Amino acid sequence: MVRVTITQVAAHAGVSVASASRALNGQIASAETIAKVRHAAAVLGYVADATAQSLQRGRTNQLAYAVADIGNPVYVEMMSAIERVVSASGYRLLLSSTGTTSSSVDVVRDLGRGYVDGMILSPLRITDELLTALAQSPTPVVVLGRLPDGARLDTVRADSFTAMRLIVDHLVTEGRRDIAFVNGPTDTTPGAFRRDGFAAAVTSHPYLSTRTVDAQDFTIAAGYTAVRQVLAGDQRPDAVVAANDLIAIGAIRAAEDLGLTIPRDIAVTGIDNTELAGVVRPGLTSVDLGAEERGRVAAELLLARIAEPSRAAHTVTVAPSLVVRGSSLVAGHGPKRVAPALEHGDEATAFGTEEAAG
Amino acid sequence: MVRVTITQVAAHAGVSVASASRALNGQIASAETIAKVRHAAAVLGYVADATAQSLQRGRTNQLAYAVADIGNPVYVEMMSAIERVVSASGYRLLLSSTGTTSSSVDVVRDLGRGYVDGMILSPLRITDELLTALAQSPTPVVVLGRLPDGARLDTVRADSFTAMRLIVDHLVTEGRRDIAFVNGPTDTTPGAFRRDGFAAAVTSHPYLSTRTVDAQDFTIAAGYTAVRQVLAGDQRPDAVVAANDLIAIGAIRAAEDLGLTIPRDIAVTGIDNTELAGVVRPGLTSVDLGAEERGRVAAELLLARIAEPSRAAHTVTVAPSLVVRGSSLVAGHGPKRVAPALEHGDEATAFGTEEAAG
DNA sequence: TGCACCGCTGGAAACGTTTACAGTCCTCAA
DNA sequence: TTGAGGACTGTAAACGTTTCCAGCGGTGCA
Repeated sequence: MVRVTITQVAAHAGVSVASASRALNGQIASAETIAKVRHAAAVLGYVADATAQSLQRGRTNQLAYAVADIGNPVYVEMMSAIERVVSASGYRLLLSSTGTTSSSVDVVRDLGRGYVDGMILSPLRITDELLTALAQSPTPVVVLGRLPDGARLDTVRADSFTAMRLIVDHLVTEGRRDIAFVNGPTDTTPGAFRRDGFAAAVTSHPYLSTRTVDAQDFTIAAGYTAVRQVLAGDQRPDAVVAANDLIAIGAIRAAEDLGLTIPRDIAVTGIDNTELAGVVRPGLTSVDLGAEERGRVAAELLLARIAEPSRAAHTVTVAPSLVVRGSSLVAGHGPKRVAPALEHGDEATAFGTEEAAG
Repeated sequence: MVRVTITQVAAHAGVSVASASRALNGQIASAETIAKVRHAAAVLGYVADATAQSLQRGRTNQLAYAVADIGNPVYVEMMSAIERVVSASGYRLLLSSTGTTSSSVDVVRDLGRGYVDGMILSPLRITDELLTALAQSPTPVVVLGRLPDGARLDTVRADSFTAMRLIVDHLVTEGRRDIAFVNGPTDTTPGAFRRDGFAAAVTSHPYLSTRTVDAQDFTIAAGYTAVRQVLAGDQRPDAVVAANDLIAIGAIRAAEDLGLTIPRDIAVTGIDNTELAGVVRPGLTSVDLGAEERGRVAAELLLARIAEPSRAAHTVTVAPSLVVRGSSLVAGHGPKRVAPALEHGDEATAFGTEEAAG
């Protein structure tokens, strides 16, 4: 199985390579030439070499999705959404892991090699170094996450503040008054914003008693450990707000192991609304941060920028929605989804819309 | 930010492009030339264009993983393992979805375009068309799944037969005598082999009463529906063997909704040992088919074939292991993992080893 | 002193495409 | 009849790199 080139096709068809190329690409050519070339290509089993085309055309038809920890269900969900959009537009999707061998800065710098026409990046931490690398990148990058205000980059962000307020308001409505917030590491972007979001959400309810503890990591095990510690204290909270679903599940386990019943003795909520939230019993109330939508929008932004490189940078904020399940209710109703616009009319701000910037 | 080429570097350094290329690639060159070229490259911010290198060198440094349904945790686990091996060897990983737009046959045919040096394929269905496409493929493909005996291809397979026997033997040991097998669609490769594996496993226990029902799909919802149907019958089984963890979780829900207690009234087991199995209550007894190991081995086989294209085709079978959790025990112990070699000494066959062929 | 060899260099070809450009033939209108 | 223009074609350049090959000067050895 040796490679058959367009030169051979042209020779077999008795035309020049230029004509062969034109015939195959639907450029201007006589019907006879097209027929001969098509036939020759079919006989020889010719398929154009992607690398040579890329070199000549100046684009690879490849896009990359770079993420620290593939395996995290949230990123998988985003990836699926991205893949759908990308492949529907005729691009191939490349997966760059930023965790193991290379940092996200390295990944961005490597874009200079031109193996890809654009990238979607989910950075765990946003450093100045990363920002300058992004600013200098010759290939377009869409960032999933929250950038400093100055950055002129296409961005898709979740709305941790609204997410936290949805949760806290819901718990208050359900009669909870003593809330423990179990966060992940606060030196990560999600950790920092969920911390601030929780603090902001709580200010509307001055009568609340609250406390915060940081789990070592966004995992079940870390959540379990942290919540054991919380529940070992003198005053037991009547609700645990976890920074993601995994920590929340750790919280459920910890509470169960101490003989507590959920939600009677203590409510538990998560964030991300992963598949796990629906599977665990009692069902885990969780805020859906719109991973699927964020992935899809990011891909669309990237395609738009590739089509028009000079367009203004866009920032899209995806609205969260609260999915209520048994873990936070006094009486166990079925699950229901609460969109912010429904329950919180004063929030008819720019969520879910694009804001163009500079 | 325009592209800076090696020609500019060479000019800036005052040498020929040939010398510049040699200096940058560690070929033979004088110390002075190397210094000048390195300096020029640094000043100009030169990075070699990946596409041009690919064209010239004849390899892309890219590998692909093709799978129907990314999002399925089993495939995600494999993908993570593949990614680790692949990126550690300096390759980029490309994700080809075979479900949405293109079939796996299309994906394999497309390999002729040479955008990738090799591929790992997880086909849902293995057709003759696919086999011929694989045989004709100019780029190496490693198949995750079970191929017909004649096929001279690198393959990594799970061992459904042993998996099923581990489960059935375990349930028998726990005193179960009436087993319902809830399979997925049998026109898929996993469905077909699990069906046959169950049938084989059951023959060792002639006193067993068994029945089989096929769920519409390998999902929680389909499992729920199928098990409702099973439990609606006259004689209730004392165990449900599900073809994967999702169906098993559907089974747990169905049993609970009918007021049954697991495992007292009915035992439930799954396959794949996904993260869900450890999260659900009671913990789901499940057979780990070694997704991580299969992914890793597949990647290694692929790299080995790329390094030595003429080597014999290898088939690796990865041994399953039973992970016992609460859903199948009469008294609830903690989880334990049972490897076949430990509990079943007569099974010291070729599992986990390579068999070279043709 | 001559010759072989070695380290190093630059010109040019090659990888497989696409496309700019110029040329040929044909048609049509003046 | 001639000129313009359109349809089509082939030659050759280009994309950015690596590598073959010939040639250069220098060194070691006879």
